[in-house]
Amino acid sequence: MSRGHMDVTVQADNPACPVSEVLDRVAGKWAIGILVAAAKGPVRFSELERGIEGISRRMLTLNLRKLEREGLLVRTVYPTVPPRVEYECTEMALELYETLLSLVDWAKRHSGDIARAHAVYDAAHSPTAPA
Amino acid sequence: MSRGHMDVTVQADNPACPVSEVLDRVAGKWAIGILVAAAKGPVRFSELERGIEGISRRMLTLNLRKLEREGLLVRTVYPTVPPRVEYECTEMALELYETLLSLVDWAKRHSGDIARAHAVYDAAHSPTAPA
DNA sequence: CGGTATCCAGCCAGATACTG
DNA sequence: CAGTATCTGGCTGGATACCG
Repeated sequence: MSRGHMDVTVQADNPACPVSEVLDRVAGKWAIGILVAAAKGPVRFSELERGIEGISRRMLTLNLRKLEREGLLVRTVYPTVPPRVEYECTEMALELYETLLSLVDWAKRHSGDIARAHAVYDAAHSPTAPA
Repeated sequence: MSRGHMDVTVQADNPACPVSEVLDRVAGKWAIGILVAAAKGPVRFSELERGIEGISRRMLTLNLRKLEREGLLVRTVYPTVPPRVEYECTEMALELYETLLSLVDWAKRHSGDIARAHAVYDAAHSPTAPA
C-alpha cells in the first residue's frame, strides 16, 4: 500500500457497522446498569427503580422494553394482586456481559494512558495554551 | 441467595460504570467508523469526509477531537500549503478495535436469536396482537 | 405494583457560510 | 485543505399525573 489514497469508505459491509449495531443495543445511560442488576437473578420493576440511582420510571420502562425486544431480558408477569413483574437476563445477555468484561479489562489496562491523553489534550487546548 | 431482595444498587463501584465509560468513548454514530477507517493507516481529513458516507464536516471534526482527546487518534499537521492533516490510530486504539471484534463475534453468534426476539416481540405488540 | 400518557427542557446532530 | 461559527430542528431523557 502506498499509504495515501486508500479506500476508507464505510458501508454496510464494513466491520464498523456490526460493532455499532451491538453497541447501540447496550448504549445509553441505563442499559448496562439494568443488565448488571438483572444478571444477579430475576428482579422486580420497583427493585430496579429503587436500585438504579437517578433513573426515571419512563426511562426504566423504555430500556426494559428495548432490552426485552433485543432478547436480552425476559419479562414475566405473575397475575397476582398486587401485580408482580420480574425481569431476568437471558443466556445470551449473560454471554454478552462476559464479553463486555473484556472492554473493562481494556479500560483498566489503559486508564493511565487515557488520563494522560486527556491531560495532554486539555493542556494543549487550554486558554493559556502555548502557540 | 433467596432470590428476591438482593441489592441491585448501581453505583460507581459497580461493574456497570467502567463498561459505560469505555462504551461512551466509542459510542455515537461515527466514532467506530472513523476508528476503522484510520486503522488501515494515516488518513487525511478530506479522505474521511469523503469516505464516511453521510457525515457532516462538523460531526467529523467533533469526533476526531474527541478521539484525539481519548488518546485513540494522533493528529499530525504538516505545515505545507495547502495544509495537510493526518489522523492515525494509536496502539491503544488498535487494541481496542481487537476487543470490539469479540463483540462482533457475539453479535454474529446471536444474530439469529436477536432477529427472532425482535419478531416475537413485535408480533406480540403489534396492533393485531393476541390477548 | 407496574406501568402509560403527556409535557417540556436540553443536548445532539445536520446544513451551511465563513476563515486561516 | 482543514477546519470554526452559527442557526436550527429533532430526538432523548426527566418529571409527573394518571390508569389497570
